[in-house]
Amino acid sequence: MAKGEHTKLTVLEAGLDMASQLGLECVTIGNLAKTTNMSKSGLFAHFQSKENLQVEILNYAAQLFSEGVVVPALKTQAGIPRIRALVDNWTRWTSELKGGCIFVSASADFSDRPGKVRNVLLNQQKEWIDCLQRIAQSAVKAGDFRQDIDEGQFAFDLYSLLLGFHLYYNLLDDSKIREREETALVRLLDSYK
Amino acid sequence: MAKGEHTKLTVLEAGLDMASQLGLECVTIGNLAKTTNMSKSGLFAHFQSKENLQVEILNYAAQLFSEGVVVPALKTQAGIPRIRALVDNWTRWTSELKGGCIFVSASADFSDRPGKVRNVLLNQQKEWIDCLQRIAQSAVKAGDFRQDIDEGQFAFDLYSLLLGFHLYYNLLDDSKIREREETALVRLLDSYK
DNA sequence: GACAAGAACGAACGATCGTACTATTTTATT
DNA sequence: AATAAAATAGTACGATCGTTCGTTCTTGTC
Repeated sequence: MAKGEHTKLTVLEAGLDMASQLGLECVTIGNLAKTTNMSKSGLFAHFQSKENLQVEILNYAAQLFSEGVVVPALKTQAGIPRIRALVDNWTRWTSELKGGCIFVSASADFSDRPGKVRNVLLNQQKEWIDCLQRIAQSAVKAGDFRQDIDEGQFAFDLYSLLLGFHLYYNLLDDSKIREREETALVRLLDSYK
Repeated sequence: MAKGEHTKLTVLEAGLDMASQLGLECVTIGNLAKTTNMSKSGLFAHFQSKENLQVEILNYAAQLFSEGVVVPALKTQAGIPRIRALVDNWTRWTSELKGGCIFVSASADFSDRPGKVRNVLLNQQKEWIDCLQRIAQSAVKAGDFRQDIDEGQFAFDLYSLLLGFHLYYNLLDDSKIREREETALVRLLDSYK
């Protein structure tokens, strides 16, 4: 009971690492078994297919993401402070994983690959964007944003900024990227005040 | 002489399609041979390794990108019209390829995978960002942007916007995405005037 | 300590991967 | 038409892919 769950978590942790670095499609059962010192078949038994493994990696990542990025942000004061906390948390999240945010790379990989994995990913991304929208609305309520903003537009603007950071940080490793992110964020926030 | 080059182009065209849809790492010599009605070995002879094939696909894509996005933009009037042309061309480019822009997905996939492919991709992305910076400078010269702008920041801002469009368009297929892009672009351009 | 359930293993499967070699066909040049 | 060169095909290789199956080891319960 407890044993199985424990090793499964170990596998998912290694799988998330591997997926962040190489992409979700390149997570191989053989490689994953090697890095976790398990047999292929022993590992495979925990999932019933590679597709399930991919889905479970995504769900595991979503759980970590929620705990590490979203929930702590929701605990800070509504409005701009909350938005800043979210951005900080997201930046830390994507910096800690080697290879960047799994959702970003998976979104690029699975946008045209129908199946369970794509469906899960799509729902996760929709939920994330919903989260951004709700946070914008709470900023309106808090008086930090003006009344007539388009929260869908805000979510797009902010997510775009994060995606830009992601590429600059992971591929180009631009030394000025943190200032760039800050500059863009200030301008973005100002335009919604 | 001419024959070989012709079939090579056919292969690269199919390879670009496949890479856009499935990711550069999932372009398989076997699959590519199947879709082009060639033998694996006959196809393989044109490239000398899979790595070279990936590099040549990237270079082929860069050529198309230059011809279809950059060059026509440079032919239009410097300043905001040129920037708008670039954005329009980029949007068309990324919409025409099934699965989105190969450079975006490859950037996510190869950011942590050292080798020839990553090096080529990195240089291409640097060149693209350089291009954005030069276009910003020409907008300064043309009087559309104020004198003291940070063109590196502008490149980051604009590329972020395009990346946001890319994700919304390909994964989420948001119906409002074109308006969102336009809204964000107007605000971006205004902030540099 | 017996026993059932759960967890992990070993071996093997057909398929496909990238790559190497050798033949055969097609093309261009004389 | 002959011939050299280029282009393509055929076959085979070791490795690895995802998956199945039967066996062994480990665990908790009575």
